[in-house]
Amino acid sequence: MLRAESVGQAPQVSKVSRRLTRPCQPDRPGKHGSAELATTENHLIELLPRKDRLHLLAICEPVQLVPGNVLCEPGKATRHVYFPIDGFISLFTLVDGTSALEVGMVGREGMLGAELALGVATVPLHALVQREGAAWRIGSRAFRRELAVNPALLRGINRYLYVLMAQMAASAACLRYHLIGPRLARWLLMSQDRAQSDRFRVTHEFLAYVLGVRRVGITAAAGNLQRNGLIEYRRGALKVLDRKGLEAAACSCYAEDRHAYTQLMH
Amino acid sequence: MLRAESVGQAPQVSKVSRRLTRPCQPDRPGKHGSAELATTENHLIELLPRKDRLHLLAICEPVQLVPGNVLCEPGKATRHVYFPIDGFISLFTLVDGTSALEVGMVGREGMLGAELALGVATVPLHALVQREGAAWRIGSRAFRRELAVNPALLRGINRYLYVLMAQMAASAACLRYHLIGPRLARWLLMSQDRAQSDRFRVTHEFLAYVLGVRRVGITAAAGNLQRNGLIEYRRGALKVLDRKGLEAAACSCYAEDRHAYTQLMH
DNA sequence: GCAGCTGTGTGCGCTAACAGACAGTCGAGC
DNA sequence: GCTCGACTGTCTGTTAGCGCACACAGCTGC
Repeated sequence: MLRAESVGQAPQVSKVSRRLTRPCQPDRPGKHGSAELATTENHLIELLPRKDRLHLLAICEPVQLVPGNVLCEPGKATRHVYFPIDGFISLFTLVDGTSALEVGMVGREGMLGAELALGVATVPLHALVQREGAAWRIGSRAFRRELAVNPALLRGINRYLYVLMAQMAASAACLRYHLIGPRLARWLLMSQDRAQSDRFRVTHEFLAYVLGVRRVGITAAAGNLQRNGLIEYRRGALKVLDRKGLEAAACSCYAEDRHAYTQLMH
Repeated sequence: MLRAESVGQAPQVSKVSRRLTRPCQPDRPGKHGSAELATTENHLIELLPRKDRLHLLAICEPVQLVPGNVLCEPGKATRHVYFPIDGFISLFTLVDGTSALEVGMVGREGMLGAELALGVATVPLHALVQREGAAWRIGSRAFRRELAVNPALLRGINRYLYVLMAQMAASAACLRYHLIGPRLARWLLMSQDRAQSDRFRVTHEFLAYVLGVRRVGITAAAGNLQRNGLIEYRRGALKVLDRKGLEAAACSCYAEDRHAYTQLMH
């Protein structure tokens, strides 16, 4: 079992064990400065009317998400919200102090800290940066002020909260009824969508942690996917070879997630 | 496997198979008319300032929840919201058309239809009345109008949405890591809280449906609880004998749920 | 009193996933 | 080039839960 000890606690950003930090960096680290941010944008921000978007961006600061950083922890107040652009963040529940499970993923389609729109400033989850990339960041106080004067933003975030909730409900059932193989395929597709790349660094051990299974279970499932020519991996470097095939191998939850998202957010 | 065919479709209220309808009626049916509603109240309503409470209650109509009725279905628009008083409602996800899983429970501590506060008028869940009892009902249009003029109500519902979300995340982990016995104990406690009674009618088969396991799994787990003197049951009539003992037998999720709820809603 | 249904208890064989352990292999760093 | 740590593959034995099947017991209605 992986113990996620906290080391190197930076101001409100802690790190988990290096074992878990390593995996999900991009295969070839991209260089994203604030100059590049305009070319690709977070969807929640993109969907705002121009005026509201500019109003929001005026209080955003560009930051780089660093894999392994923990952006929020249960019980600790939300200090910043994040709108990822090309990195992504995983949300984990801890249970009984030892076991963990990914219950959500936040990439450019969403945001971290949406609970502020519900008037609550904590989340009972760990938010772990998985993939390096650019993001917008806003202090939670400024964000609350913005919510009060930017109804389009609130509307978008409310819808996003709904989508997140739907996803969590569906994930619970997925967890119960679907085998490791299809779940793994689904996870890879979701990551690929958020990373916008067909390659990323991730070990079997980390995948096991995310899906709440043993490493050997991942080794077996990933081996199958590789034998079928859907993916290729070598010591933590994973590449998606056949996206269509992977979609066919994934459980129905992947298609349903996408459907729910496009239905509600567009 | 239980098939949940729809029979006896009343206006916007369908029924599921009688098998599932039967179980969760109170052991001795209570008689709750609107006259009695004032004595015990839904918590969300109770927490409102007097003025706001009266404003809301003015558009509420008292209804009786009928076990087996389906109050909402995925894809269908939310026509009414419900504030249970002594009945309760279960939320189910369906997966792959056949399997189901309870992902939430709505009793006097919450409401059905809170998604309207997020600006969405559907839920990807089945809402099945489990236990007979009184509730307040409001048409969704009137409810939206009320939300716009009753900020205390919106605040309360937003917090409730947050609690529901936290519960769903925790339930996913519970599902993955906890055995049937403790999960069953937890479910019984949650039901007891919402039903406010130590007895209810529920069959092994129904419990299996709710927890997403086989009936025999429930038979074994319930047998253990009974042998240990925690509960007593006979052909669908279940009674909690030793609440403290049941709490000890339940997984940690029960205590955490309560904790999250009291922290945020009081 | 009997028939028929519903609910509960048990059996058997099977599978996915678990726990623990270890060997082989690749690659970064010295 | 070599070492050491990280990553992957594989093995053994165990277990919770599954599917299926059947026996039996209590309740309901005729």
